[in-house]
Amino acid sequence: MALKNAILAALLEGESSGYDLAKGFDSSVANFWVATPQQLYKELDKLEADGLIEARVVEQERRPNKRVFRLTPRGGQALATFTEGTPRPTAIRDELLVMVQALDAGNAAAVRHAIDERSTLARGKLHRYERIRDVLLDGRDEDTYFERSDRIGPYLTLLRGIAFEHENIRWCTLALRILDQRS
Amino acid sequence: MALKNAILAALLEGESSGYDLAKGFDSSVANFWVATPQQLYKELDKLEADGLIEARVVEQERRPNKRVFRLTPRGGQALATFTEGTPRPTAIRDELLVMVQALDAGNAAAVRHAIDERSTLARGKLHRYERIRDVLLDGRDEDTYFERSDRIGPYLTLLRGIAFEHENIRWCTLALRILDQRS
DNA sequence: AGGCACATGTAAAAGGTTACATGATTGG
DNA sequence: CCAATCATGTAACCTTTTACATGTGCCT
Repeated sequence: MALKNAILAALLEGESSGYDLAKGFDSSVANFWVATPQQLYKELDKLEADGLIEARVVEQERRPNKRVFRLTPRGGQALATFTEGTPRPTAIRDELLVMVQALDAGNAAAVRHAIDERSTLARGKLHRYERIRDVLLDGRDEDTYFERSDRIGPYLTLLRGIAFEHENIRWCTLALRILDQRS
Repeated sequence: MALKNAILAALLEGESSGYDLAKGFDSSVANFWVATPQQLYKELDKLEADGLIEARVVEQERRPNKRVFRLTPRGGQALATFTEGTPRPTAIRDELLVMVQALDAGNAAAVRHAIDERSTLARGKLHRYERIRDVLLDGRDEDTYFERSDRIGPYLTLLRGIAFEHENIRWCTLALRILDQRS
């Protein structure tokens, strides 16, 4: 019910194919929504059938053809209506934290390893987000950006993602230190 | 598949009923897992059938009877085995951030209001988490706690929750300021 | 009198994950 | 030559959400 809105919001950035979205949901939008290619292809078909997006087939040489989607006026309207609703509280589901909760009754070395890997992952994401930020800012500083740009939404969500990964890294570092002290 | 582990981990704190867990999943464990009462009752039945937890009926006067669950040795074993696996990357799904992403094409006043409500919610959660922290610390400082306690898992996950809500509040404050500057 | 807390469930519908399926091109 | 990238999908299964269902006691 809300993957729909995530896709419509992603298409505000411009038209893209299912494949592009699958990659996009892996980078900047992944901040606040995750989706597999299978989900996306299915939902795109549905949105097209409902007239909220429309497809254009791009024929390519040496590459499979692709269907490129863009918002229709009705799609834009649907998205605007969505912004007037009440968002449901966030559903967080993090298996790593379940493992940490069970740490004292489980395998501390294995959990330590999982935290270490999460830390690496977070560093990678942070790095990618910060590159996207540089592209958005395009040399301007943040205040200037906020005054001049007419697309502040994506920048604000990106900031949330950056802060999240920062906190992830801080927490992983602390947890690793504590675990090492105790072993 | 992993609500199971969240329940087992929650039962490490001691026995509790479905109703207790439903409340618990609303406070401290809600950090990293959300579940409705319906999910919990169903999963508890299944865990009992699988012999990972066992129930004890507590007869009450003036109150409906309740079934109180505790981990069995096999349940503890299952949890320990779980801590040795690889956690899947976190699935975040936040409708508020989808709204913010669509901000520039939607109703800015409505989104502003939604951010404001999220901010209030985050303050409430932070406050509750910090009370739980006080209970866990029981007057000791953090370093002492980490040295002395043999249950550091719940404290570490709680710290993650506190940091998360802190960041939420910071971000909401920033977003509100930017929105107000522009209107 | 009305609403909340206690206490537990069933059933249908929606949403998400995993496995399977295909096939060309590019880079190391 | 092998792996990754481009590009799209189907089908089965599992998980989650939502609506419905019931009944007592306590507090204001």
